[in-house]
Amino acid sequence: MTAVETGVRARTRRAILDAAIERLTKQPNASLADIAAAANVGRTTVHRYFPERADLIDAISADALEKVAHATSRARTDEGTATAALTRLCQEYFEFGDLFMLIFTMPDLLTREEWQEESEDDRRLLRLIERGHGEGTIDADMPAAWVQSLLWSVLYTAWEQVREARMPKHEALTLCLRTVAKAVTP
Amino acid sequence: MTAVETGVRARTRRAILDAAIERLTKQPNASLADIAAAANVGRTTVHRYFPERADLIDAISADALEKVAHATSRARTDEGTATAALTRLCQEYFEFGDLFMLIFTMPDLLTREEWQEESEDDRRLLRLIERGHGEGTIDADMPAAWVQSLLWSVLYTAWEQVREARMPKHEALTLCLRTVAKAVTP
DNA sequence: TCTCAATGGAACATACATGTTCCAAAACTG
DNA sequence: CAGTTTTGGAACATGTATGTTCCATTGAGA
Repeated sequence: MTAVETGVRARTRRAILDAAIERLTKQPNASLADIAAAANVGRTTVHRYFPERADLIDAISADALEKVAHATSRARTDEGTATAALTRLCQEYFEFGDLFMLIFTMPDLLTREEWQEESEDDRRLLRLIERGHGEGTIDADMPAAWVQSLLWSVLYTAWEQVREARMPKHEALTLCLRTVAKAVTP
Repeated sequence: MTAVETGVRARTRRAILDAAIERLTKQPNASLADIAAAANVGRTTVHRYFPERADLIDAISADALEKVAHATSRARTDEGTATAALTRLCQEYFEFGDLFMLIFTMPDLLTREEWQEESEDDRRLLRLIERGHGEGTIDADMPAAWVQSLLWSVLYTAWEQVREARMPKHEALTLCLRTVAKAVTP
């Protein structure tokens, strides 16, 4: 009875989680059997780690939130000019890729409480944008909430281009940064 | 035996279709029973018009494609400057609202053949953007496919703001137009 | 008003995802 | 190597969406 699983169990857990993310990204309605197969694991084992489907979704959700939090930290949103910080944030978030598409395409994930309510990361981003409003580096006619929403949309666009149009990642990132920068510049 | 249904049948068909759009927008996994209830119609009747679920989805898809086609026509994409035409297109597409969110959030719709392949509307938009590249009114560093994708993303953002953040439609449209314009301007 | 198309509801069959239990085989650990 | 943990698979129960059939009722139109 350990607080955090180690060794084999931790690895299996991780494998199921990754397979679920990968599989659900391509097929939002994938069954647990599909996911088990993708993880090279028996369906029974999946149930052993995640008693019901909701538990698995919970885990994915938590995993995603955690990654977002780390990325936000790394972006050092309070340093430098607002636009520079915004660029850093874009770059960090861009690294997510698959996980990202999943968050947006999975039914009943964005509508969950933990995604609906304003997170610390949201607040940091909003603060950053408002800082830009003050500095005069971000178009004051664009409400913070709009810029926030836009940022995620453009990121989504970038990843879509990578996935569907086979655009090289670096090109997608460049376009993403350029687009956001132009849109928010006063 | 008429080629096109008229009177009662046409109205019932339309009612089911509209209810399906409305219901599925809020709950992508809504059952046929839900939809029937929303349309004030028996579940049997739904099956009479759309033998199986896939047929209903087909109809929604066709309906959406038709609306997009009409809107694209109204925007007169070949007249005026490219940016002006792009603005008109934005305005026309913006009118869709619900249908719109549905297209993006419904599993197995965007992955369908008729949505994957390049439509006449897509070609018109791409032509418009390239025309802008030539005119020098649209940033040549932004590939047409990117601008196209971006347009839809920003529209989505706008509608999301209306739905989730209760932003007035006119404000959302204004921000949408402004954002697209700034992003594509050289 | 009369007729026939259109509808609603009940009953039924079916398919499929989910969740549970049990046991033998495999893999890890000391 | 022995003992424990972890796993895979089969079998089963359950719930729910789907699709079908049948029949009585409603309602529109001639």
